[in-house]
Amino acid sequence: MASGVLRDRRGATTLEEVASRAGVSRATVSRVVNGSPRVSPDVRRGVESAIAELGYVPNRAARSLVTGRTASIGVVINEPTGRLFDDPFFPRLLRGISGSLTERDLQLVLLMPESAEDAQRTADYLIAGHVDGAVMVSLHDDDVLLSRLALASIPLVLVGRPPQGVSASFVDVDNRQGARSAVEHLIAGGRHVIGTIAGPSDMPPGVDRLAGYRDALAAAGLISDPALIAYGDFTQDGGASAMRQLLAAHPDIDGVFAASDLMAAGVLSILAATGRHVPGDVAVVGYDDSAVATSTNPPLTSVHQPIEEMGREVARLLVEAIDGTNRARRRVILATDLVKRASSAGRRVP
Amino acid sequence: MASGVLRDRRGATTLEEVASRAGVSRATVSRVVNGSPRVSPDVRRGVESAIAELGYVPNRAARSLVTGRTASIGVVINEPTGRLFDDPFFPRLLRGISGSLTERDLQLVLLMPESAEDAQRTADYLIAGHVDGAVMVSLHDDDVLLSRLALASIPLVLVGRPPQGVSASFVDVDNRQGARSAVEHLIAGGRHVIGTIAGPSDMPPGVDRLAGYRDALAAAGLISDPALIAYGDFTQDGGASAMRQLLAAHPDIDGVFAASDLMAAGVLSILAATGRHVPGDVAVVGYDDSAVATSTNPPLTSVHQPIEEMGREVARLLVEAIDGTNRARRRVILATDLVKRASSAGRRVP
DNA sequence: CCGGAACGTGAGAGCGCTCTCATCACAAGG
DNA sequence: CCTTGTGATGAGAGCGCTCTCACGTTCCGG
Repeated sequence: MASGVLRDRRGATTLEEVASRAGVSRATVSRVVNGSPRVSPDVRRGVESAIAELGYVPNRAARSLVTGRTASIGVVINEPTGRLFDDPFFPRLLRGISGSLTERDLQLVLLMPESAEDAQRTADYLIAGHVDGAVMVSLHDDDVLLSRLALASIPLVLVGRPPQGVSASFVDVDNRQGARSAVEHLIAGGRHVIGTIAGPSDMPPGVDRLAGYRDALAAAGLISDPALIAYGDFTQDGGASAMRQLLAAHPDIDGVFAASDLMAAGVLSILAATGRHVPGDVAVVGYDDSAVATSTNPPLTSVHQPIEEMGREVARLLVEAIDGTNRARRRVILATDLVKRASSAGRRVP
Repeated sequence: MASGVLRDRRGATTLEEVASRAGVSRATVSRVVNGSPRVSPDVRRGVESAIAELGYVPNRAARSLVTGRTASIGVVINEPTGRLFDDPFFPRLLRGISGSLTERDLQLVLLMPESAEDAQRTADYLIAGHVDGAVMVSLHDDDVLLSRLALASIPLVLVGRPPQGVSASFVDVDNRQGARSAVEHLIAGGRHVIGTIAGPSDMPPGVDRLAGYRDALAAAGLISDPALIAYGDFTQDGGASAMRQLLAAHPDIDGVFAASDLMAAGVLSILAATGRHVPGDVAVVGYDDSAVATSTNPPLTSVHQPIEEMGREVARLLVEAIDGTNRARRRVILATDLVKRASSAGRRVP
């Protein structure tokens, strides 16, 4: 009877075997594997070659059982809408996190709860101690999962500023300054009637980017007319309908800052439909510097965020929290860059 | 002295405690937890309430140690270039996989090797049995990791048709038929001089989409002129320079099928720059139905792929392989849809 | 009324590892 | 020469779980 069901790490080498091969005890092999200094050089060499010959790889489960550590961290993406899937934010972030964790031989367990029920299970899983720490991509105010995790004592680092009263370490991009620089750029280009398509006000990036817009206007001594602010949901359609509102209230608008490239693409479509020239009549700046920014006509000036770096940073903070190197709450804000393209060139370009 | 380093699942409840609370043995609790039928209903109820009261969650490491199973599967994304990061393929795929695994209470361990060295470590990790199976997003011909895994006896399912001689279960999208339908659509729109911007010929999707282009031409009895085929690297710039080649050889071109939306965006930019109207003079069709497709001017007709479904399917096959339900090599091909937009409307639209 | 199947339950071994503690060899100090 | 210290090594317990096996009970057919 052939082995019906595949189970077990079929005959994987154990510490015991390495030990007997090297003529030492399990304990000594363990010390070598874990880099303890309390091993004489020649014994160490002997053990190392036994390990190499046998192709020994430690069993993580066994190790985890005794140490109480899992050598893995959870990354929670709790985003029911399609928002995150329309720009490369998410893969880049994961790449940054992954790179940083690999160096420390930690596993990345990805959790993407889809329903409220999923979210509960995810929280249970994390709190049960199946990972040594967690990264949460936090976007909404009403994140139940986030509040549960923040209460539990599991090491936790957020991507993005946490909403309201949640206190946790986080890494964020300087949304406010990024938005501000975008609007300052419009002002420097000679625009006077500058509107914005803001993101949802229950999402910190939405709030922060709007604040940056206001900062820039205030600093330039321009009035901030509420009719120059419309809200979108970060999608192209949302951007388009918000732009229609702005035009209805302010046909004389000559500059628009959209809180995402997708919304900026919607803005462009409406401007084209109403016969306005970009950047001649209206200058447009987006946010994210995504693939969309280069594929529109004209290409979008946009705010670039160091997403991979954010991932690396978040992993670093989490590792520190797990190791107990640093038990304080940490806040890291990364700077953005404005990438200038044709959509915001000076007035009336040929 | 306060606990300096956080370790251990601090005081997590164990089977033993549940057992004594319920007045039964560890074995019985284990049976209840694992849904064995060999437990009388009243004992089961008692145990279940003890579990609930104590908030018991099984320790995966301990379980894994004895069963030899890890209840986790590895997902390998081995893509050094930025290709995957410019469209939402990757997050959607992960979502599909994740959803399917969650139902079966399996963990998703994400592996994104960046260097050749990383790839070796990843292979070691997978082969060492730290996961019960693996999904590989396979794109290139020269994938060393893939060949190593295919040799090892670890359950493996690929996303995308494997290159050359590799034999493994896989789930793919019908690239060939998708491309064919795109080109047939151009033909039906009255186009006669139809070119294509193909993907790299060391990537199965590149090869398959080109084949689909040829199929459609052949079926329509159109000649297939090699000068109507140019190659890009799936990026916008690549698409643009390939389009320049096509125009140089065939100024009379009136239809283009690009193997990615990004390349199609490059095509549009060149057509605009050379004063050609889309779709009036040249109709364009892309591939991927990404966010880019709706943000170009005009919006791109594009081939839509059921990516999440692909993820779900790949997870299903892997679980079957792990459970031994099905030991045969499996091949699943999913159908695509052509999403029609303005870039390929009939000739000379007003 | 008895033998034995069928079922429910418990005892106990052991998965592979780490870690504490005991042991041993050797060196240095009195 | 004996004590004490120091550093290298081994013995053994035990992490929390599953699983085999044995045992006791019930229930059936003969």
